[in-house]
Amino acid sequence: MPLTEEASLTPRGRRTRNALITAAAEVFARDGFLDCRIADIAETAGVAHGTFYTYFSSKEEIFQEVIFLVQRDMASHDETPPAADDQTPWHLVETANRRYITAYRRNARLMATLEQVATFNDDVRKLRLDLRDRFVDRNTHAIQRWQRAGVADPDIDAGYAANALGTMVDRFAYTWFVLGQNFEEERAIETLTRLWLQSLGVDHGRNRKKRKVR
Amino acid sequence: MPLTEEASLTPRGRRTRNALITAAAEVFARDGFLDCRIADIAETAGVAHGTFYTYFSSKEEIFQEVIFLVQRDMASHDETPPAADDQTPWHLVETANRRYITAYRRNARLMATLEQVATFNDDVRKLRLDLRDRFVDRNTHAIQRWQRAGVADPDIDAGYAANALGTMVDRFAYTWFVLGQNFEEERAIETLTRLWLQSLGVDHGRNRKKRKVR
Amino acid sequence: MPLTEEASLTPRGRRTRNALITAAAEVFARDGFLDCRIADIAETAGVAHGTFYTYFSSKEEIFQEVIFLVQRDMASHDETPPAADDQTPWHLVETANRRYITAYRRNARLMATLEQVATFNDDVRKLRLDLRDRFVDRNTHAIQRWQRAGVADPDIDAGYAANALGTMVDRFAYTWFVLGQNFEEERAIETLTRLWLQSLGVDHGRNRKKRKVR
Amino acid sequence: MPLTEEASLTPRGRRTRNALITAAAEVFARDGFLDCRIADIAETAGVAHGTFYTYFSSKEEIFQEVIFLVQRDMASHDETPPAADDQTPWHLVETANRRYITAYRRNARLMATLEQVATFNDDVRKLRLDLRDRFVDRNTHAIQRWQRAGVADPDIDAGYAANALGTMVDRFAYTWFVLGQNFEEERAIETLTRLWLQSLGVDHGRNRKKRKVR
DNA sequence: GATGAATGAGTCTTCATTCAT
DNA sequence: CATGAATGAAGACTCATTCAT
Repeated sequence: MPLTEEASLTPRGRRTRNALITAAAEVFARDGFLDCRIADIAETAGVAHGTFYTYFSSKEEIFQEVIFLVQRDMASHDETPPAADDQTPWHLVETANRRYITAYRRNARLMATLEQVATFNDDVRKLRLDLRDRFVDRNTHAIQRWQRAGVADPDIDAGYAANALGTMVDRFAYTWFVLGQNFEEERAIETLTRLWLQSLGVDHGRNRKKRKVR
Repeated sequence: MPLTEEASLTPRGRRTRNALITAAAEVFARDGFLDCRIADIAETAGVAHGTFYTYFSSKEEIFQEVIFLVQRDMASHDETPPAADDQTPWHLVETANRRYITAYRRNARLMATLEQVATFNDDVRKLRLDLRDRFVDRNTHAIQRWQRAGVADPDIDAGYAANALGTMVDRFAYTWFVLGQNFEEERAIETLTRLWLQSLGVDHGRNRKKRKVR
Repeated sequence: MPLTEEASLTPRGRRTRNALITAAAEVFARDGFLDCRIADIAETAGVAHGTFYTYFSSKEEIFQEVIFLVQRDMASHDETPPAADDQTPWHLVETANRRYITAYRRNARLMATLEQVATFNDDVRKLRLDLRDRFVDRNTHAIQRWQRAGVADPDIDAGYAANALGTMVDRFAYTWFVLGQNFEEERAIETLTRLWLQSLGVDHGRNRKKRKVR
Repeated sequence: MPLTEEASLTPRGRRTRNALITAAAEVFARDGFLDCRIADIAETAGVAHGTFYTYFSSKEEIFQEVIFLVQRDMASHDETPPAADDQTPWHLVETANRRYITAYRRNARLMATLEQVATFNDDVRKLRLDLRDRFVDRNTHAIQRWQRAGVADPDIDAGYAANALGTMVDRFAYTWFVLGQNFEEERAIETLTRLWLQSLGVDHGRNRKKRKVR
């Protein structure tokens, strides 16, 4: 629970608090969590070292605020529904993948830091899982819809598949933008989309030629 | 490069060095990398704290030795070829997945630590990528073989797919055994196998009923 | 370059910084550089041991500050010009020697420490050489003036002589006050002055009887 | 008192002991005293680390052995009397200076180490003073002889002068070969010789022209 | 004698956190 | 509220010295 809720602050306090969060985002992105010192954040924010503790009680706490911003950014770009005139599975999945990849690239340094902190801090690990769950749930429902519609393989456990496929895209982005593996964007998105749909048995009509299914 | 090569040691030295590695594995698994002090390792190994530095020059260095053991363990269980009388794609992929999942479960705590260290140590990050690459390469070749044999979708980029699908299984295991998401083993392995094969367009004959492919 | 410039400090900080320098001077004088621990300096200054690092990043750095004080002390007593009514070479050289000897005695323990550090630290060695050079340059110019005035032997290389004679006085003081060789002050100063002047062929009119110069 | 006198050793022991001293000389010259570890000496000598303590009980002790060799080298070159057919003061002093300078250059790195150790070790400081005293005594006697012969200024205290002038040559060499001040050999030796003799009022007949002595 | 592994005392250094102004 | 100096717990690391083989 934050020391000082944003709501209860004077305008000046609010300004300082925001400056600290902005500075923290910058420093966390640049140095990671472990190599970032409270002093660095305060200095970057242009406030005294001790001022930090007026608003946050630990590095972990301000980190959660930063991650909150990242989540919002990741989510915001995912909300606009895709154009109503193309609701084919391919278009839906491709759009989702493209958005996720784009958002990940934009937040890569902080996502890397998030993964770092999630390896040793339980609160952040939980945050990470919650973030995941939201994506997984939505995917689970989408898959179930497709299954009910007879479009997707009914033999597949929708929850397990949503977990696996969500993880696939997420970690593909991590490997790409954080670990530095080199991928070409269009090919990556197309492959991910293809795997998504085909793995669920969804016909997407993108194969160059029909292969015989024995 | 290790401070003291195993080869150049007297039996007594080798014993101590191994005791340190074993102790390190235990402590790293229990506490993670960050919360483990050199003193803990030495104490667990039953040697004086300075003795550590006779064999290793840093926590990172002994960690690489521990990871080497983990890798060997992970790899060893992956080498036995599956029974020759059942070389169907399903059997091959399912066996590989089951082995990976089993090995991951066995080494989960150290795999978690590996992921942790890979977030801030470049040597270990490289190690992690190398380990990945080996799996990915093998999968790439398998997929290409299937493509040439007309069994797998030729429109898919084998390398990208191997990356994505390898990542999927690996991260599924991480979510399961490290983050603590609850999965049921048979269902998990079956789902992963199914996703693997179907995503590549490989017919596996496991569907309860044939669906029409429009 | 100091960690924290004196100018950028609050009065309180300046006080603490000065207390540390004063304490360091005391401890360095008492124990030498090698046998002095950072903790000793902090304790003598009456501050916590971490406070040292607020102002200095190493023993070497605070040592340079201490030496700066010593240099200022050594130089300050050398600046007042000798009485205008006695500008004979003898008076000039004797005054300079007496002042140097007196200043050296006053700072003997720290000069000893300076010599100690100069044997292994390049920055301090450089400081030492710079300090030397200033004296040597001045002496070189004095000798050259005397040579132009026909008072000093023109066959002597003024620079080499200034080096040698400066070194002679400096090291004589070291032998006396640091190594503990026993000398009687008036006799020492007179002898050094006599050697200085006679070596340069300057007539000083102090010989009890004129000897024939063959 | 050495742990193991050379005399009481088996041939094998003597060999090992000498190897250690030779190695120590090499390492001390290269790294100085402070930066040299017992392990370095043992390794350079090609013996086990522990073997060192069979022969010496400390770094200081083996250092004294090394210095003993240096002293012998410095002294040995000083003993041959100069050619009997030129016993002029100039020749005598110049020969002595040249030999000292030459010997110093040859042993510069170890002389530097000697000065280093003399700043914190009392035994070695004493050694250093003893070494000095021998030179000073000889010079004192030479000066007194010249004074009795009416060749040198009788108003000068021979002991003080010997100290000062000995120091001058010694420290000039230190500045040259250890601190790295650049000097030209012939000019240096000539200047030192000239200063020596003129300071004592010894006529050497080397001036290009007689100056009027007022 | 030789070996080299084991020991642990001794210091340094960082930085989150507190608190007087 | 802001400041920034002060604190001290925590851990890393070195290396002279000992000692069992």
